Amino acid sequence: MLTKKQTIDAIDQIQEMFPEAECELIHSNPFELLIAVVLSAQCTDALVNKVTPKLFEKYQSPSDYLNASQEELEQDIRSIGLFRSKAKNIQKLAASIINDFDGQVPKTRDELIGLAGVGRKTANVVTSVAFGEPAIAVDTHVERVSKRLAICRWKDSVLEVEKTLMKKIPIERWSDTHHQLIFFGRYHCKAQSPKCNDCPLLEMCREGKKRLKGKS
DNA sequence: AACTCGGGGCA
DNA sequence: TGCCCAGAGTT
Repeated sequence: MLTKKQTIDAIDQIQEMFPEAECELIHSNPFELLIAVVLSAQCTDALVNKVTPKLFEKYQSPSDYLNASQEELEQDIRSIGLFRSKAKNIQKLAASIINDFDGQVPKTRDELIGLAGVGRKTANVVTSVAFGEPAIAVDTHVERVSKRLAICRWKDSVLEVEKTLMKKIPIERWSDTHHQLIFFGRYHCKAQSPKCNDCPLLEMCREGKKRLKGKS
């Protein structure tokens, strides 16, 4: 596994590749962000952003989602996929916010995770982006990159990956690192065909060396 | 731990 | 065309 210093070196190099990486989801308040992140499960931010402008114009509060029929909400988010479960979860989530949190998006991770459709990743993004609470949301990209670079162990669970990242990266960099790892994973260190032959991190990457050896 | 949801993106 | 995907819930 990489040491703290090696990890930070790697993050520095990734930052040079994606200096302006940040959350791309369109939102103007915590509630909109929460909805956008819930919608983003298993699809890209760009896809969610095609739907949310109209969606947020039509539904501005939790009660607006509750007043719509489930079928109507499904139609409004149909183009992003998984729309049935997402519509159902959003209505349950809206009800919880009204009944249990006085209409406000809760600010702690534990409270957020209790909401329908909100898992550890969504909770981390919301606390981090909306409430400035440092967190590293481990999605499939962050997990894959962390394992390929040996920042963590191959067999680590998502929770262990998160703990390792938080231990090795200074807290003031958590938020930036999160987005940089995602961009790196999405556009360069891709799941299927990573660009190992054009990667500044190849020297310190076990997986990349293995991969190139196997090819040639 | 494995399975499911699902339309869009991309090779 | 066919395969994969910025997850979470259920069994």
